[in-house]
This record gives sequence, structure tokens and C-alpha cells, in this order.
Amino acid sequence: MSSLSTAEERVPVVTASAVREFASGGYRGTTIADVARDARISPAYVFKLFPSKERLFVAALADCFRQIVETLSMGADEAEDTSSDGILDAMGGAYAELISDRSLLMLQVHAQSVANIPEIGQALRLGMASVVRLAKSRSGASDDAVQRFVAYGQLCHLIVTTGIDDVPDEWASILSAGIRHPR
Amino acid sequence: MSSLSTAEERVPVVTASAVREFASGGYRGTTIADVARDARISPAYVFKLFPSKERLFVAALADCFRQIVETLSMGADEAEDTSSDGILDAMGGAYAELISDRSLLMLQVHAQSVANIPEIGQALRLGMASVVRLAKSRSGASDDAVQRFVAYGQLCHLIVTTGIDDVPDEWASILSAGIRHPR
DNA sequence: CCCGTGAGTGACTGTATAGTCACTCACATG
DNA sequence: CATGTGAGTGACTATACAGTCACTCACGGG
Repeated sequence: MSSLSTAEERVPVVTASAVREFASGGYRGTTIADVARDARISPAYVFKLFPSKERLFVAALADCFRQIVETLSMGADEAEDTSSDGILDAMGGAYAELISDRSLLMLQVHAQSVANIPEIGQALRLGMASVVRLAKSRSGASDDAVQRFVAYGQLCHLIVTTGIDDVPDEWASILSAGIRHPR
Repeated sequence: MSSLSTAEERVPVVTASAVREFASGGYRGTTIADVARDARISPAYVFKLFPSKERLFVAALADCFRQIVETLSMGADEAEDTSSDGILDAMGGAYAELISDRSLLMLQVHAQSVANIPEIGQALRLGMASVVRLAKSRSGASDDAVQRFVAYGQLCHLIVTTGIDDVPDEWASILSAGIRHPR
């Protein structure tokens, strides 16, 4: 199948498939065959492009954070209110838009759940480090404000994974109030 | 093995084993055999006590939230500062102590990652509902304060799962600052 | 036109695992 | 002592999955 291409061109395509598939099934719930099917290549060829399932997941996670950092950065560029809080707010808005298809969000949640695998924990820390450093340096906000920025981001993850935004009860609206999350 | 007992007595014991094992391996990464070994019974008998792996996980998660609610409630009872913020703070302290062995924390994180399995998502929402309702009713704090309470709880989960509290860099201390988490 | 290189795969292996079922055996009761 | 009930298990099935390997085949350079 597939019109002869170079391996180097295939790698980002397979990585993108891995992001989607791992996001939907998690690390253990996703098979190499799933990723291969999405990328329209054979499972065997996935192993020619990546040495193991673990490394494929790491590549997907790294790409996820690459996209996040890029998006946050653009959000900061386009902030109308250029105070620290205004910039953090613009970044939050850009992030909310980015994760509207939920893949990048779910991948992070799944990664947290297998962060005890050393290479995955490492990749997760690298990603969070780049996010925190970007938020701090671009906004110039206080440490507390950056911490709050991340905390509410995590709350947003909880709301989306559990589908709290579709629950009409009082407790659910307490958690969701004012949080920008994908509809 | 094991000194003849009633099934009803076994259930909570197996549930406790399930909490530990699922917390350490996640839903897909933990086998019925793992839980059985921990509970010192045969895998086959686990299926006599619980109809499926899914239901066993749900039982473990429910027990996890039962413990959390109990602990938060006791924390609120023992608060020295009885203002809303003081009570929320006492609850946070009680929670930090409860999750010092990380099992109850990790189980929640793993549950989030398989919340797309209907019964598990349901159990997670039930648990969060009881936590939010308890925090609100016991502290009488504003909706915002309760939301913040949960958001920083989620940040605490991130810090623990990724081992950020062992990273000496600046970005890591921004995230960990002032957060009570298990050492 | 031939041949080397690299893209891509089919078919396989070994292992793991959810769930089932027929069975054993301890004990309480009459 | 006989028997029924419920605790508990060994052995099995069916399936799935990570990773391997020998292979085919398209293409570009000489």
C-alpha cells in the first residue's frame, strides 16, 4: 500500500496517528496495529520507524507538547491586554481552543497515568517544564499566578475527562464555572 | 489456602487489594491475577466475588472516595480556624495526609484515564460529586473557593504523578510552591 | 538493462490474560 | 454418620498483542 515515500516523511505522519490513537485508547489500551491502521501502513513498518511502543508514545507526547507550546506562544503574541494577567488569560484561551478536539488533552491524562515508566515520566516533565517556563517568561506574571494557571488547566482536564460539563447538577457547575473548556 | 471465611468478609479484603494493585498498575496494566495474589486467593475466586474486572475496579474506586470523604469530614471536624477558608484548609491538610501512600491518589488518576468506560466515568462523577458537596456544605465557602480547592487538588496530583517535587529546577518549584503533598 | 538500496509487508512466535467450569473439600445440621 | 451448602481452586479456552524476520518490489544510478 501507499505511494513509496521516504521514512523521514513517514515519521511525522505516524507520530500524528500515534497522538490520535494513544489519546483515544491510552498507552496500554492502544495497539501498534491501531496506530498502523490509522497511518495506513503495516504494523511491522511501525517498528522500522520507532524501536518500541514506548518510544512511539514518547514521540507522540513530545509532539503534543510541541503543539501546546507553539499555541500558547501564539496566544501570548495576540493578547490584547498585555498585562501579566492579560497574557496568561490569552494563553488560556488559546489552549482551550487547541484542545477542542480533546486529543492533546487526553494524551496528557494518559501520560500521567503511565508516568511511572521512566522515559514517559521524563517526557512529561520536559513538556511541563517548557509550558511553565513559557508561561512565566512570556507573561512575566508572579510565580503564584503561573501556578494557578497550571492548576486551573488541570481542573479543566478533570472536567473534560469526566464529562462534568454535561452534568446539570449544582456540584458540577461549581467545578465548571468560568472554565474555558471545549464544548 | 486461606482459612475458610464467608464471602461477605472477603469482599472488602479483595477490594482493598484491588485499590492497591489498580493504583500501582492502572486498569489495563493490572491483572485479576495480581489482585488475587495480593488478596491470597485464586484468580477464579475473584470472579465469584465480582462479576468482571470492570466492576472490581468500580468497587475499588468507590472505596477510594469513601475513604476520602470520611477523611475530609474528619479534617473539617478538627479544624482550629473555623472560618470557611480555615475549614477548607484543614480538609486540604487531612487529604494530604491521607494520600501519603499515594494509592488513593494514583487510583483517581488511573480512573480519569479510563473514564470513557461508562461505569467507571459514572463512579468517578459520583465520587467527585460527594467531595464537592462535602467541601461546600462543611466549609460554607463560596463556589469560587470550592472550585479552587479542587483545582489545587488536581495540581497536587500532577506534582505527585510526575515526581515534580524531586526536581530541583525553577519551573518545578513554581508548581510545587506551598502545595501540601506527600513526601 | 541491471543491480543496489531502502520502502514496505506477510506470516510467525511467545507470552499474557479475561473469563469459565467442573471439581474438591470443610463444615454445620439432623 | 450422612448429606447439603457454600468456600475455594486447577485447568482450560479463546483471544490478543509486542516484537521479529525473511521476503518482495519499486526506483534511481551506472
